[in-house]
Amino acid sequence: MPLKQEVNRLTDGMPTPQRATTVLDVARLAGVSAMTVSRALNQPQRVPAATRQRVQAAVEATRYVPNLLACGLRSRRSRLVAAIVPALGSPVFAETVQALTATLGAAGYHLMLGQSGYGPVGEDALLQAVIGRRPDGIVLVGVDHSQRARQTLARCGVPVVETWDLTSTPIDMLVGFSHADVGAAVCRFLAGQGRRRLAIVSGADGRAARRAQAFTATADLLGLPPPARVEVEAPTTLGHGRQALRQLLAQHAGVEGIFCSSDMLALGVLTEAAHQRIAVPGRIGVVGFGDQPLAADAEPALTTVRVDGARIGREAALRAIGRIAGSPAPELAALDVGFSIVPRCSA
Amino acid sequence: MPLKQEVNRLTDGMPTPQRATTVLDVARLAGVSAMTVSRALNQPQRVPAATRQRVQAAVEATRYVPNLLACGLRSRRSRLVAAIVPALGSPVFAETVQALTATLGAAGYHLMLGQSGYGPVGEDALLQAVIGRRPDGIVLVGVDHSQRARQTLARCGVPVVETWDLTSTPIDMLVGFSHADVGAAVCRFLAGQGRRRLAIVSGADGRAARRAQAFTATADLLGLPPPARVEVEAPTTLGHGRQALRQLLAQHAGVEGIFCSSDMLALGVLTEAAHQRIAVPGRIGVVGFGDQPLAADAEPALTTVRVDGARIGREAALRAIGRIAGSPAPELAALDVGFSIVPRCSA
DNA sequence: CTGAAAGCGCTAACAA
DNA sequence: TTGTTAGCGCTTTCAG
Repeated sequence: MPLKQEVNRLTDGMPTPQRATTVLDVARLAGVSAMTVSRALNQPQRVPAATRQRVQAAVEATRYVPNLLACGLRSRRSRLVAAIVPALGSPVFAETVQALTATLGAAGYHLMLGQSGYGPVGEDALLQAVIGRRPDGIVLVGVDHSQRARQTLARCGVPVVETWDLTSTPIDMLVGFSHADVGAAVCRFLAGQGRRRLAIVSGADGRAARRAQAFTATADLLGLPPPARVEVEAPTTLGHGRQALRQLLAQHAGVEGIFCSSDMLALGVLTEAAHQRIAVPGRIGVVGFGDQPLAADAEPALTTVRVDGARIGREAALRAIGRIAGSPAPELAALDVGFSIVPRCSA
Repeated sequence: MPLKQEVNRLTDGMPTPQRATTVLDVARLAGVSAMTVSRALNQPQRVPAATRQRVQAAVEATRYVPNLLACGLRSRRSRLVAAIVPALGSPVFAETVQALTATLGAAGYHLMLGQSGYGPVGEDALLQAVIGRRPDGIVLVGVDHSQRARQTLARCGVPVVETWDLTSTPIDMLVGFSHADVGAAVCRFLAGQGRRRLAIVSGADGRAARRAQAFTATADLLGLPPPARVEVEAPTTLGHGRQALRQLLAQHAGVEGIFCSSDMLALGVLTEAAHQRIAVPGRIGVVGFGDQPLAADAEPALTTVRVDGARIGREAALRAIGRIAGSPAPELAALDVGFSIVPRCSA
């Protein structure tokens, strides 16, 4: 019977071992207990260097990869933060996702990404799936969620950070900026250039709609005629921008200033304008949103709204981590990162 | 003592229950055992409708969300497939990620996304993290991995699908196309239009480099002068494209055809050409890569290389799922999805 | 068709 | 500093 202990020959370097290596295999090889292996890996400072090195060597030799499912189940900390984004491909959120990954990674957390699609339809199902994985924190883009989603989130006891928007009724924490202020500011910006006949081209997105609404309201306030409005599908493309300008010229020939809900849309407007030999910014001023890399290098260089997406990601991650670590810090729960209009050539 | 069982009042609807609801809570409420709840949720057909409905009602009432960490640990199936992509923001892979999500979702799997950054530097660490979560399958973009990564993957006993490229030595399964063939085809395409002085503008990416190499080799084969080559950083931007054309014109004024490693780069070349009043396709032909939405609507419309990214994602997902389900099907392990040159106006 | 027992791999809590 | 025991929440297995 005692010889049976010698059956384990997984460390020979053969492919596809029958059973994945566990702490016990490592412990055996290092001549310590499973608990010591666990400690050597998770709290290295609580283990003397000599022991730690023996464990490390055994980890290397066995190619041990801890089972984070088991870690998470037992410790009730999955070291996972989920982020739910409307569209993974959208360049608008790229910086935020990048910063989330980096900031969380530095703190030993992994990012779990989900795509909700615009609108709360897909979000509920996704949320269910996400919560099932027991993330330690959840970062959401946007503040428009179904009542059910809000309840689920509030009740599941996980820190939640809503981002890329502001609201007076956050679920928990908040890092964003006012889309209404953006709309108003861009309207004033265009009006300040003497442009009176304005228009909005925006994708099907609640935040873009909020910018558009404030834009329109501000135009009214300034005594300008009601801005024309063209809606396009999400995701917004260069083609949508071209088509939108065509439509605008057909129906509102005198348009003098256009606020687009994305830089790509704005690039489309610029492209169509060039094609039709319409002077930008001479006859029409164009403003984008997002300050993507393409904005600065467009022809003419695109005036646009800059939002510090990286900061949003960083601050959201820090808030999630902080709350996980136990700091309540309610006075820091909400943050307005603001925005700026980057004046270039197109308006 | 028996009264202690009545202490559980978590179902009152109060916020933030102290303890998350488990199968036992649901079982109690439905008047069945935990096992029956599990079966009602995972194998509904094996439970009579009446019981199933009682369980469903209890799930609703308690807002039960199964702990997938525990499910995965016990059943050894995490219902998770990991995908590792060089850049999450890159529109090139957007279709693939979309198709992966959809195909996996339809089969009851979730997609776990990771970003490796170009090059195998970040990939190894990421792989470790990913494997720790015990995915049921792993989808990789690219076939260039460190020796260590290849071993880890081969040994961990998880189905692996490499994508977006071909190789004679795949780790396991393969869905992609030949980048060398792309380079050769584009070279022949430009040469077929009588263009002899060619150039390549490409980002720092192994696959782009392979296309460039074959492009150059084919030019040699066709008796053309050696193509000029401009390298730019990843991710490729419109600005990089503009700058590349400037550089090209300064050093190789007679250039007649340019192959760009992305559509965005190509759009930059078109923009700079328009700015300098250089006729496209008259004096210079421009070919992109990726057939992004912007290609068709650029001015002039961009000739580019189309790859069916959605198909890659779908086929990769199906292969991963199939292997998980137990079908070895080695004859279907590799798939070449090919590519096509979409001739538009720019070349 | 249903339930009881056992245990997935790990770490919290306690003890030595 | 190290080890032992127990159990996280679920499902496999086997017995009714």
